[in-house]
Amino acid sequence: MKLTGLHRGGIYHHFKTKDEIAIAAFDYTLSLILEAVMAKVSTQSTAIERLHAFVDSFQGFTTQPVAVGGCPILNTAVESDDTHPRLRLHVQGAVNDLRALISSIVELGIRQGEIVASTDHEKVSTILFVTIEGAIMMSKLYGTDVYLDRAIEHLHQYIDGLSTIERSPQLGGESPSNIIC
Amino acid sequence: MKLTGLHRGGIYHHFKTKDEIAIAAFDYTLSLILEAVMAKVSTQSTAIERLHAFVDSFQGFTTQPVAVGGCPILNTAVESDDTHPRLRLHVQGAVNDLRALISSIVELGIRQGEIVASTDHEKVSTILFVTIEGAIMMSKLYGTDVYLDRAIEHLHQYIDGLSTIERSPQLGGESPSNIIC
Amino acid sequence: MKLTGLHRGGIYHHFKTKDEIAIAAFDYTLSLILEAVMAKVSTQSTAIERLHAFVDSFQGFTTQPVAVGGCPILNTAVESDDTHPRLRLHVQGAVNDLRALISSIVELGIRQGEIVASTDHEKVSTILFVTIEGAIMMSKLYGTDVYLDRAIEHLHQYIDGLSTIERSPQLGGESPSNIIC
Amino acid sequence: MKLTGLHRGGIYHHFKTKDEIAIAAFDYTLSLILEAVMAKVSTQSTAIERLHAFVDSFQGFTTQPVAVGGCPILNTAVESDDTHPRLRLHVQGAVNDLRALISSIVELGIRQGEIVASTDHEKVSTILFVTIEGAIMMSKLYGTDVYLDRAIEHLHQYIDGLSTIERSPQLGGESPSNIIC
DNA sequence: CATGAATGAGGATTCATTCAT
DNA sequence: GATGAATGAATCCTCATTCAT
Repeated sequence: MKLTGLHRGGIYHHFKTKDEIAIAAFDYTLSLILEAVMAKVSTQSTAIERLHAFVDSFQGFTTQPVAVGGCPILNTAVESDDTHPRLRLHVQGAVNDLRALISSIVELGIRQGEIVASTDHEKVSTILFVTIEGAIMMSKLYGTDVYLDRAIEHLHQYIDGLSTIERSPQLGGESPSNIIC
Repeated sequence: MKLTGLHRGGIYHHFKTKDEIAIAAFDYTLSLILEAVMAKVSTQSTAIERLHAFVDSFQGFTTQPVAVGGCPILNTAVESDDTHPRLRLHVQGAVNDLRALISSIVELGIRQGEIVASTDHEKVSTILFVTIEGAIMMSKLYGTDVYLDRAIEHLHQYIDGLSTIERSPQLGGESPSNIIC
Repeated sequence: MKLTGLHRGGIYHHFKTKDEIAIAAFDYTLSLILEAVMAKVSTQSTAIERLHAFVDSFQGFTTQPVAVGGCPILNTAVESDDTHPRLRLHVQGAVNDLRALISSIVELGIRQGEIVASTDHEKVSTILFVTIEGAIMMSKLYGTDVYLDRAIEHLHQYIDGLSTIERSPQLGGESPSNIIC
Repeated sequence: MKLTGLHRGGIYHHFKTKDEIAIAAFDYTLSLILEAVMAKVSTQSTAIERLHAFVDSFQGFTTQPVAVGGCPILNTAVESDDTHPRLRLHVQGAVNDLRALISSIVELGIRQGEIVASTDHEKVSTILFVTIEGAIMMSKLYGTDVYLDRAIEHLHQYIDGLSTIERSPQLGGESPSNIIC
């Protein structure tokens, strides 16, 4: 009501039920995030760089969020119990989309010889996604980006580990050897 | 009401407000999980084995849960907005406890020469925790343990990477070299 | 709900809390009484006559009440404990208004030489007000106007006693001498 | 519960319903006040002095109450609606008792030639009672004894006006002539 | 007699939704 | 299409009372 300027009744001209509003709100908020992610990713050309960009697009998510209220996927996945099956389907669709994006980058990387051929794109997309989501949860819980930052840093190292080219550590102090943990 | 057999009023004999009930429910459910985690961890003696056990204690979490309804930390962290500060404090306390457990194992490992000395226990505990939580969210969303299993597998490799002793890769396809990311 | 024909929820569309309803009900009921009092008082021109009219406006208050439920000032003063400070303020305001009305009449009477100059308007307004209120309480308790009538009669004599002009007794048997206070 | 030290259930061993408790509480609180009034009145021997003592026994009622919570008669008369007929009867009985006390003093005074023979004891008892009650209400509303003090002062003059012995006015401004009714 | 847990009706309020204007 | 009043079920909580211990 605040955002639209409409009153109770007016909103019900555009949505049948509150669930429809929830779904539309989810879709809209998600689109903002996807847009931000795509924008960041598309600035890069190589697969590895794109994966780094993907992960980086969540930097500052807690303190300077693209969308207010945190990650809609996380929130809605947790809150939408079995009484909201349609909403749940939308969340699953959103996760599918995000993971498909990662997978396509990984597959591109493999095709281009950037990423080691045996890499399982399903696994990579799972690891990237769940680590970021868990970290968003934790950072929001404490009201600080430090946990998200740590997770992002970790994922950068993980991504570098996927590369066929050995990389020297960049973000100093992290790993003492070329053995990245 | 279903579980206790009590009626509305009877429950309010034991708890002042619904928030108190929520807090007690959180504490109780958490205790079940902590218990299961501690039981699993204490079967092992070395730090590395304990970290593996910690991670393994979440296996099957989605389909054969220790506590119904999923991870109370995840659920409550997401659902307890700023209108439930006490509940939020309990969640933060729970996360602190879990991470302290991991940190203490890492520090033990470092002292015993099992874990490379430069390892940052703060980071390790963050990575283990957020990866598991994110994976629980995802597995619950799809109603399958596969994502949690993948995350656990990834964490096993991550933990092995912390070890001073080189390990030969077991769960093939994961990492192309002996350099575990 | 009976009077408005509205249901529970409908009433809460117009008032935030039950306290707001109580305040509005108080203000409304009071306005009915003030109106009746003012109407009666304004039919008279001299101060003494106006004071008589003021007192008379409460005649029949118990059996043919201007407002159902008795005197809102009395009821609310007694019932509004310290948990309803706003309501209490409204009651105090109402008493202030009623007493200010009496005081202004007394002061007018003094200025016009109708009322003896040494009269303390504060005291007169207190006596008129508390005697009527106490009598309303008593009459309501017994379900009869006789006590209120007695009090009103007493106040008429009291008012006559304020006058600079000596009055011959009208309402026989009341006072032993011809000098009525 | 606080005062008895008993718990919910224990109290119900002594009283059948909450209404019984209310009645017992009313009777008890009233007895405290009656006791105080009787004690004060019985210090005096003449009827006029006893009436003065009666009125004086309410001095400081608001700020140093004999019984916490104000006058039980006033409170209960206002609060006990038609759904508490027994309680109402007790209140009526209490008023009867208090007025009978006043009436008996007035009748004694008439018999002894202290009080003018034509005095209506019914009226005197009504005026004394309602003025004090109204004043208690008002003083409690504002949290100050000044209104009760004013009313008591007024009643002293009223009582003096009942006397066969002429008294010189003391607290000036009250009555225009020296004959107070 | 006392306890305190339990009951279930009721009370205040909110919330999703409808509908006349 | 928009409004905002109205609905009535639901939610959180209290209260008078009961009862097994």
